[in-house]
Amino acid sequence: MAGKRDSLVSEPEARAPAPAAGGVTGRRAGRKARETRERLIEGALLALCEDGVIGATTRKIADKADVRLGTLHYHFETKDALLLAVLDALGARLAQTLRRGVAGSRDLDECIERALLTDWAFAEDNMAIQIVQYELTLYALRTEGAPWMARRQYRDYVRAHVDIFGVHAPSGRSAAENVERLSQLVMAGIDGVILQELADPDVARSRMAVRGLIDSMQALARSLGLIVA
Amino acid sequence: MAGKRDSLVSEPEARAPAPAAGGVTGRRAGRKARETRERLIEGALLALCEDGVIGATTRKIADKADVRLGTLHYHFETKDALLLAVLDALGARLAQTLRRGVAGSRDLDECIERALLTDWAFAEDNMAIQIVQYELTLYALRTEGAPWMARRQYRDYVRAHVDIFGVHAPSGRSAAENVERLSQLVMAGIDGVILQELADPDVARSRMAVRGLIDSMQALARSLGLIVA
DNA sequence: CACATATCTGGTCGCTTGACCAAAAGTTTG
DNA sequence: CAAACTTTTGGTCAAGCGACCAGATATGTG
Repeated sequence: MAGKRDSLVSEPEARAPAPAAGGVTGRRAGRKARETRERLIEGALLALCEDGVIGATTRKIADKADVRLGTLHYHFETKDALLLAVLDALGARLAQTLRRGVAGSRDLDECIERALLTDWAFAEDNMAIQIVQYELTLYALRTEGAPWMARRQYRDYVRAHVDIFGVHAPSGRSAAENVERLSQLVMAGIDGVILQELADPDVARSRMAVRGLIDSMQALARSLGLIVA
Repeated sequence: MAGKRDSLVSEPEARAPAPAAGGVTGRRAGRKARETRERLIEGALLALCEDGVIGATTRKIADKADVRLGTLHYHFETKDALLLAVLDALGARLAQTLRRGVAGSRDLDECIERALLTDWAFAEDNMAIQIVQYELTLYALRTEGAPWMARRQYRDYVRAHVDIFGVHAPSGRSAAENVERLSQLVMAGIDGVILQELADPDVARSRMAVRGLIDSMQALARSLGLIVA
């Protein structure tokens, strides 16, 4: 099962704390190298926000990171690897924000509300990054050996929702499945609203949409038997 | 208000049937020219499906359209203009499919169901095109003078839903507004599900999601007072 | 049929791109 | 401090890109 998986990037935090290859060309990674690597990722994100996947050339990225072009290729064997590393970083950032936003919810109703509001607030505050996120996801789907990253990205994010919803849901197999369905629809809804806001910006409308989404999802949770009160 | 709007492409079917510039360089368009133009758009779509926005070079497109490279630039002053023309064609195709799919619905319940099923069926049958659609939308957002195309694309599609839902909804101002909100959420939901299917393909799961979406949207229509029965 | 115009061709141009490398500079270790 | 390494530098390269154009060809009109 764990057969040949020669992708462009390695998974972010492998279980082993050993100096498992972090993505660097193959040499051992030192302190400074790690810093430069992070700076390159940050620079890439900057360039991506400004010019999109198409316009973000290696030179622009190196420039934003204040690094010579050659250095970029020392840390990332290929441009693909760098861009996909950015996607990874974005995913981690997002999931973390979500977990913080829902901390302390009392019941599933509140949890659903907070999750959607958090998702949306993050998006509204980082619209430029949202575009990049979608661009990179599509980019991963197009890149040989990378589609699994898009998949993992999505699954991680669904799992984040499942985890936080699960706390307030009844136990049992069918309940767990319903939490999964709920999470999927929550994510689909929020993604759709973000897409709308990108294509036709109107914050007031989008906020209303999120409100409607919250109501719908709470109603769904009820009809799925996840909320009994 | 209708001030300077110097975009890359002209709107598809202007009101006047006059030989208003159709996008061709500036010369008058004849029968054969129109054919070649269409063939180029089709070729571009083909190339886009295969290689994405990034990989679809003018040469590949010309090749798919069985046309010399120079011809491409005779019909489209710039590559941007051609790609945006493809986006336009896709939008038209989609809206048309939707209208057909819901024809003959008896009430809003059925109409919502049919609309979502039609939306989804089209997407499921044309996943490659769906990616292209998203790629091009993001591309338009990035292209100077083109973001209005993404906006129009979205608005046209919302309007298509509003039109078909409106037939079965009560009249009155507030009902109309609620139909608009319903349409927005329907679109957001379907877009989100499609995005999920792209990132992590699982047709069975997506179909279930669409099912859940239908239920939720029907419930929403009810709570908005759009369905009285 | 001849003329004017619309359409197409094939070749070329200048430029950007991602990748590469030999050598310099910096850092760690014994 | 010196040897062994990691990291960075700056310059180079071939490939591929979008755009362009002068001239050949098809098309329709009087």
